[in-house]
Amino acid sequence: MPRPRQFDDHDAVRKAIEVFRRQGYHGTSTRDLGAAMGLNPSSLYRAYGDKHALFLRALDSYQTVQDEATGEITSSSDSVRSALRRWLVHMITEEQDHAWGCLMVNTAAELGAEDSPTRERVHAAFDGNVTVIADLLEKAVAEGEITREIDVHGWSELLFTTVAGLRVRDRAGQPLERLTAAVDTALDAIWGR
Amino acid sequence: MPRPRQFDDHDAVRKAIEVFRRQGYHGTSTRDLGAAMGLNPSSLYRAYGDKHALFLRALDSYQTVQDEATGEITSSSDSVRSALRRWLVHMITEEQDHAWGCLMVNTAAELGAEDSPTRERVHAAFDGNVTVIADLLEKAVAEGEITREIDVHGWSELLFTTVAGLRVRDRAGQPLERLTAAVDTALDAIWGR
DNA sequence: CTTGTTCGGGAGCGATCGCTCCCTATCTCG
DNA sequence: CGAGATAGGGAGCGATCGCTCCCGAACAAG
Repeated sequence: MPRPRQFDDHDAVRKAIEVFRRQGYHGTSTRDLGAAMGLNPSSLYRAYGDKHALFLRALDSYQTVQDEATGEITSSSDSVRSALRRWLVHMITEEQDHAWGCLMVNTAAELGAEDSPTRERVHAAFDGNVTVIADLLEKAVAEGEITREIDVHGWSELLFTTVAGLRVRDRAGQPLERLTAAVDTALDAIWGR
Repeated sequence: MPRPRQFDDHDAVRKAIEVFRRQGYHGTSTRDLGAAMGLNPSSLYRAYGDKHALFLRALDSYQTVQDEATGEITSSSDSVRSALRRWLVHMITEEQDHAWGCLMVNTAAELGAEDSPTRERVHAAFDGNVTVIADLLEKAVAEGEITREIDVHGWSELLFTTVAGLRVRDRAGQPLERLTAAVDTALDAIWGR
């Protein structure tokens, strides 16, 4: 019965993610969003509610894409070490030209823990990454890649903390070589040089 | 000749730092700043220029205080390991009640590398911390605390990346125990358990 | 085709933004 | 004390903020 919308929801949210990543939540106006998404104010508000709701929508969509990429990268058939390295380096090289950082990390730093729905999504994303790392380390132990005993819990926390730090430093414009040096030092500490 | 100002510059900037840490740059209005600093708009603008200049002033003052605290903590007479641990834990426990994160890390995540004067200050602060860590590790090697060979450059990058990640996770509201687990795993990797 | 519903477009709401001006008060110095 | 200069206070500037309303257009169902 209704007239169908003339814009693609998925593309529009992708554009919103892009703007929020670059400019942050408070640095992005609804006019910025409308311009990037190709929507006038009324269409934007009818389709997505308000700015905050669209932001949550962007967080969810962003994390879905992130999780898919994580799954593809970490489910390869070669060694856990190389899969983990590929994943860690991917975190700081997914965008070729611009370093926009991670929307979840940027959001955590900008908004902190004040806003509940935001905090929940940030925690879910962070804890999901810790679990991915823990699963990889367990797999490395099971497959005999790591010979000596390893504190999987401690290393999962440390490696994820490293991921968060890498994405901040990447966004700050620090050179890739220094960030990969950190990555390789961590991997050397687990697997040996 | 002129009438002296009735507010304390140092205290006022400290208040500005507090607000910027909590709310970020774009999330803070000049009225927020004026209210926190006890200044009406005209006094604020005459004394500090505009919002951006006050922000740079806050960044500089913040880093000065941070560097002083770092010097005090890391120049103790006991082992390098315990000094380094105290410093790392201090990063996530300096505020008792609220987790406002690090102004430099928050700024890096919110504003990225777009604004030059901001980026320069963030880089100076980051690189200063990397140097502090490198000096501590060199000292540990020199004093025989670390027996096996260690890649000081790689570990400096990794430990500072960890610091950045810790402060993001702290601001996001993640529990202290998980963050200290990351810290201790890193220290164990260098010094042994 | 008619009807019903949502669409895209645009004007514009009240509130707040960063910031400036003007006025008087208060201080230092000759 | 008089002169000079900057202080604090407050009104308010134009611009932009998040958001709403109204409009004719476009499409699905009967």
